[in-house]
Amino acid sequence: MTVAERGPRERMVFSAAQLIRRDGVAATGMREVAAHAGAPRGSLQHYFPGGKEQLVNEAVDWAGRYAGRRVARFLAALPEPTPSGLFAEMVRQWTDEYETAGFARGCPVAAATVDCAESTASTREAAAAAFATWTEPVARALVDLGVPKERAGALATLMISAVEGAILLARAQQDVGPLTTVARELGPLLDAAVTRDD
Amino acid sequence: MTVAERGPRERMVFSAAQLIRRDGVAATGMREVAAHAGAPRGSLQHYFPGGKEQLVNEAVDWAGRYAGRRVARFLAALPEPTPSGLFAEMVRQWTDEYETAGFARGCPVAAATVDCAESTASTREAAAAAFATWTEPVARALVDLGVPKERAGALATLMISAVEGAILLARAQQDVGPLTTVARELGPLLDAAVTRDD
DNA sequence: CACTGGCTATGACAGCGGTCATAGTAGTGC
DNA sequence: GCACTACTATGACCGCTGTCATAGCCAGTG
Repeated sequence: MTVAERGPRERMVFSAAQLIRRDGVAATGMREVAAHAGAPRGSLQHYFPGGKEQLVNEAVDWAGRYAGRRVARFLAALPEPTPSGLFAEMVRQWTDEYETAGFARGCPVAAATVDCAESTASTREAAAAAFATWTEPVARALVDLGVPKERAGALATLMISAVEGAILLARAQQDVGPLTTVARELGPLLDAAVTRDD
Repeated sequence: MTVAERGPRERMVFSAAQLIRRDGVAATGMREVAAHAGAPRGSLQHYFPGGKEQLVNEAVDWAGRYAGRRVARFLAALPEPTPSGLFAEMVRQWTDEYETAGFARGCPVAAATVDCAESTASTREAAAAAFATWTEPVARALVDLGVPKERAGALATLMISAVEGAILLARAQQDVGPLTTVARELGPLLDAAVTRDD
């Protein structure tokens, strides 16, 4: 989880995402991002001539792609994949982090939405795109698992809404309870949507 | 929705909540709050000697109590109250706002959590308390509607998680779809938890 | 050698943030 | 009239922010 090896540009985007999901967009300074990435301050204006807005948008973008990629991994890791199993894995990613690293960090896309939805149109659009690139693989996975196409999109939206909300509650009360609760309560509903047994 | 009549102190707390849920905590200035409340700047340090932290905490507190109070109203407004009906009302509060006033504003408690959970302990606790004072009436309502006590708390947590997450998605993509989706998909699950038919 | 282009390194600037200090006003009780 | 309290009104301060400007380094290339 420390700074990866990649190039400085990618490191800065990654660091921005980490700091944003911890402190929010407004409280995250450009200098702080550079320092966290171990990158020179001068590189900021070189790689991100669009300024903070561009950096934030790329961080949100990166987070969306990351979340989307995870879905395939979760499916591959499950011995016998089911909708509830997928959802449990999505939730477990967060309970694991909170139990091992503490409740310092939330979802960067949520932070960007809260802080910029009204003030910065391009960031709001980036957040919407990020949610979309996260929802889409989930919906597709549900279809693969036997959920009717008409229903898959709605359930994917429900899953992501529940996870995002549970992250907020869990962070606020510093307890993974809300996360495990939504996983437990939503599991049966998700599995019941499967109309074909493989 | 404009500035109410109350005293200047309460107006400032209210204005703080409104600005926070629009722009986030960090981006909301004290001077801005005073101006929005039509209150003199000097009153800030008089009523809130604890500074911004105190003001934000009281705004979060106020939001929690407001949300809690709404629950009773929703129940009273329903011709024949059911868990799904209550949830639909909770969601409708947001779809109504978004359809009439646009997607400028989100939940102030969510904003406080995202912006202050790591940086300001007292605000994180205020957010946790706010979520609690919101969850508790919902859980109690579920019990009244026939949901077993052991299950009511979990379902209340699920409801609030889903609403909070759906608010994020809806704001990001400027579409009430996620809100209506979670209401539709979660309704049957909630009603199915009723074990007694009144 | 010179020259170019990618990247680094600082310094300066203007703006805004929360907070403190101080002075002023309004109203009330005596 | 006076004194006291509640509240208002400004102005100043310092720290931090994002951004710009400028100069330096240091390959590669011809």
